Amino acid sequence: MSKRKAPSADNLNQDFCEFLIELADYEKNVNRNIHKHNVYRKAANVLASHPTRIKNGDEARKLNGIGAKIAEKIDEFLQTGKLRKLDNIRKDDTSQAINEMTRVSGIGPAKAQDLVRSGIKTIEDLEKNKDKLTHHQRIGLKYVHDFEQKIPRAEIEKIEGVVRDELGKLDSEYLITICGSYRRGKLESGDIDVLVTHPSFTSETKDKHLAASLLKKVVSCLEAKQLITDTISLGDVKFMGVCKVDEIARRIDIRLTPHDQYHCSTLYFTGSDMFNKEMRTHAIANGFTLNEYCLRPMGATGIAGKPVPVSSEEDIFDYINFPYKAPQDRG
DNA sequence: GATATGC
DNA sequence: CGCATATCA
Repeated sequence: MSKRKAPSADNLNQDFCEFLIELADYEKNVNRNIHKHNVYRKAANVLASHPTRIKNGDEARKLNGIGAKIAEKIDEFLQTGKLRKLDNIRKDDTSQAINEMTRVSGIGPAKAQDLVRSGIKTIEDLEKNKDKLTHHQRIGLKYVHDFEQKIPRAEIEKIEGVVRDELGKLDSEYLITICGSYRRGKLESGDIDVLVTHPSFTSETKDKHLAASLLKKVVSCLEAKQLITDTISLGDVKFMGVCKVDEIARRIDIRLTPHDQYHCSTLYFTGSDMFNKEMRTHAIANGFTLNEYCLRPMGATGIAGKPVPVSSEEDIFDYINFPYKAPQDRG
């Protein structure tokens, strides 16, 4: 029964991995050097899955993806318990400022660098320079502190109740599932991921205004009920925004998916990521290809066939001959 | 049309 | 990780 290896629980080289990941993030966010970022990530990965404790740099060098420079760092870390390069990065003003800016939703490495270069280095600086921010970034700034709080399960249950009641009154044919870690039974979540479908909207639907109007109706309804307080973005099939039932503002996403793709979508957006990977691998092994839209048989030619009809998540498991797992067991 | 961001 | 959306060129 206990067959899977827990990736980090038995990682004998955890401490190396931690500093390599910190260096990787630094290269990506501060130096905007995606290549160095990838090099450090690769090194961290190979160490994480190495079955024995690395004793010195030379031993590490033998591993795929670790060269002279990283080997040196491993030696320094083994001998002194730290890395001078990392200490310097940690106390470097620019890199601290860039990390501070990226706390705001909508500010990524590129924008953060821009801001810091023009002398904007703190959240308070941002308040005085709202004119330099996009709509998304202004919302992110308004709620930086709120968005850093985890959402208790009971609060999502309350939100789910409101969504079901109000959308039910609006049109009883809407189907609603709150996915993510909430659906997996977690006691707290980072945000709220709502999936919605309606029988009148399928992957065959030609009229693209139909989807858009179905989603917009949902959003205006929840705005009218004062559940949704802000909109970050609203397209034909995806809404990103803010909702509030208690004191704290919460990030909420609502996506509208075609009726015939609903179960593949709930499966995908429920995760976990690891579980999704496992499931896809299993699908391939059984001659299928699985994504967030559909499950298709793989022809001998290596080209995917027509999506198979799916009327529940269980169907997907059945097709690929994978024992069913309830959402709580998909960790 | 390209780029940034989030998921 | 590829896709949806916003923003700017």
